[in-house]
Amino acid sequence: MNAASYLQLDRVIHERGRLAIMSLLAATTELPFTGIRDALEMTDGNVTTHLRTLQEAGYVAVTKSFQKGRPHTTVALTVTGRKAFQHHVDLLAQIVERARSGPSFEARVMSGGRLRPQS
Amino acid sequence: MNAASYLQLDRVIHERGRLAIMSLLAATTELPFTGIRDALEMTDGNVTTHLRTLQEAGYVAVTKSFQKGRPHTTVALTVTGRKAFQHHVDLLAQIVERARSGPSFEARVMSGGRLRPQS
DNA sequence: TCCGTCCACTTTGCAATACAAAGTAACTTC
DNA sequence: GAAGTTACTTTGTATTGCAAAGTGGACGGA
Repeated sequence: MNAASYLQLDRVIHERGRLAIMSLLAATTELPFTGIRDALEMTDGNVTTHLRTLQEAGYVAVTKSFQKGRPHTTVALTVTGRKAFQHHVDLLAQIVERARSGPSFEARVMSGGRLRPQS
Repeated sequence: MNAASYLQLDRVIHERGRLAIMSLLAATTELPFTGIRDALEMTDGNVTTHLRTLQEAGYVAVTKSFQKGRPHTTVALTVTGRKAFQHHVDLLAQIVERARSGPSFEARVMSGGRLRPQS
């Protein structure tokens, strides 16, 4: 429960756009490329690059096919992705809680001297 | 309660490092530069630049002085900053909630067609 | 009193990346 | 068969997160 637990925040997930995508995917099972783009009002290019980043991290599975001669891409969370997102959400929940509890123990701990662990 | 409400996420606050700083400040009243650096295990330069960004956004007030011949910098949230952070936290709370509720209405709404508002 | 070191920052340089405009490719409509 | 639409991907740019190096004042030893 260190204040520096923020370091655990996964940058791949934390970025605005990707947080939104992960959030959306977590609430469903699978979404088409266009569904993501339209729901989040993102540009096509933006969706593509974020999906690539998420895919490279192993957080989403991207399935490409042709339907009626058109490319059709669907995206789903992987098990890893769902776990990572869950963990991220837990960290955010901690931040939310601490922020809502207002000035607390940290005020007493922090105002004093150095706390740097064991550099 | 749109899925695209993620667009409201303030980039100045959302960035990992600054979210941590804001979070820390929200829990106290005022902190020294070194307190932030040590609590979050950040490099000096990192703290400086994030503080500048937050200051330029009007979210924190930075006070510089000399104490015992050493520079001494303290940081506190402004009223604007506290409000903005609160709003941000509320948005995060929404994401957390939705993520925890699992597959829900969005699954039904989204899997179908286009929803792009009125482009 | 000069030298080196420490502390508390700030400046600078680089590598990463978010974003949209432009490009591609297959189909459909006029 | 030309023009438009859909579903993406590639490319260029401008931003920015980050740490290494720099600054300046205080202090301790020789």
